[in-house]
Amino acid sequence: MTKIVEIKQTRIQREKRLLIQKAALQVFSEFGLRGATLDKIAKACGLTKPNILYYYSSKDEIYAEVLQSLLEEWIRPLKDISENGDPLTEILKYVQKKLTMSKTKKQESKLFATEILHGAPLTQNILAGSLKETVDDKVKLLNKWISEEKIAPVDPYHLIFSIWSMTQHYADFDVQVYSLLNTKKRSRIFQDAEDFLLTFFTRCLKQN
Amino acid sequence: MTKIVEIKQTRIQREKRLLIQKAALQVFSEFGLRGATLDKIAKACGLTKPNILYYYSSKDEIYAEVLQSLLEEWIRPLKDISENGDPLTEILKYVQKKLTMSKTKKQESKLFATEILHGAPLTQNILAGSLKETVDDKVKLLNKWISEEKIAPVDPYHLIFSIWSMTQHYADFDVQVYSLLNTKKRSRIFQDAEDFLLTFFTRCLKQN
DNA sequence: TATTTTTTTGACCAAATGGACAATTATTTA
DNA sequence: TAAATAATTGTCCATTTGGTCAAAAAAATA
Repeated sequence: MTKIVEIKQTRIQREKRLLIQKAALQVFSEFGLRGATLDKIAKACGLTKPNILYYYSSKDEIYAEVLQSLLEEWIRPLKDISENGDPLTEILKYVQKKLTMSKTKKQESKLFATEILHGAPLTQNILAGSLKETVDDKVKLLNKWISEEKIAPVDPYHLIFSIWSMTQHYADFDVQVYSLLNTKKRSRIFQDAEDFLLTFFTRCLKQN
Repeated sequence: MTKIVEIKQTRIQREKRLLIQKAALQVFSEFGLRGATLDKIAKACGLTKPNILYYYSSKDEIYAEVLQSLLEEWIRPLKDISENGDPLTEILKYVQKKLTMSKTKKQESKLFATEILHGAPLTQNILAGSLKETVDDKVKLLNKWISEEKIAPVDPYHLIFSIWSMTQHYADFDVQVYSLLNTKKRSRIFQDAEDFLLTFFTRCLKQN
């Protein structure tokens, strides 16, 4: 018989765990799983190393939890693409959301990127599971829109990849992007990027 | 007075250094600079750790050399975009080249990505130096083509970013891409990607 | 072939790091 | 407020890891 146990966290537990997660996100996204050390995380949140290990049993556990909570958030906007809205508008809205996330969730984006880049050791099953489900679902929708001639024909999988790659590029490769732009363009980079992306996808997908 | 010294490498030095570089590329691209260990590199090339350190004075030196030799190769195709060819054709050729590199130089792409992602500690000056020069040069060319109405108007910087991100995605995020495609689509992924990208950029850039 | 130079390796070291633990301190709760 | 529970920390340990070094082995050269 399985007993459902109500795990009650104290106020301090809730606070400190959050504190650690925040610091861990910072450190992991900058240095990767192996480059990050407990000492760095400890310093970043002002706790001692043993104190961190009082809340989490290992470094890997912290990593897993940070990644986990990020993944759900990462997939969500894709689900919001609605069958009911205007097709092109729905897609452009998704592009905008992803670009905004690159701006406001840069650390999360980098952490996710590093994880995938290095073989997604902890994420494989999620990729092949709930993410794949959602993607397959939206691919169907895109194919429907194409067959109804509401958007121009295009491989829907690769369309999704292109949205991901182009938007996430502004977070993951920010160092490169910033290095290549002069000061003036640097200050309006996300505005320019949005203009570019919306124009781009509109030209590509609009039925004429 | 500066004396120019002819540094002559022995046959063994040339062979072993190459061997080490190859193994290092493998290991660094999979684990990143910090995740890679000399032991892993040693194992990957069948040498002992002290033997590796006979050829390179430190792990960082190996990393720097691998990265260095990769960077030049990485920038080259961009330079090949020619003022003389047909604008759209030149751009599409560049897209194709970059996509091919994602297929044949996956490790290099991942290593580069990891480096930039983590702040490009060793690459900053190259990004802001020779890469920026080349990019600025091509931006001028793209602007010229736009003003001559040979391609549709678009922000040239972001156009370049979009080519980089979309093509490199197939190398850097291959794990994710493969997870999301079924077996059939997986086997023709680069063909599909090429079709998609060429269609995409054509629709976006063609003057009507 | 004898000698010199290059290459290889086993043994070792110091620093960094993940983590254990007992003792102490702070906070809840009865 | 006393007892119990939760939180914190100093100290310690084992492993990993980058790197050293002297001696042995191999290769090149005279």
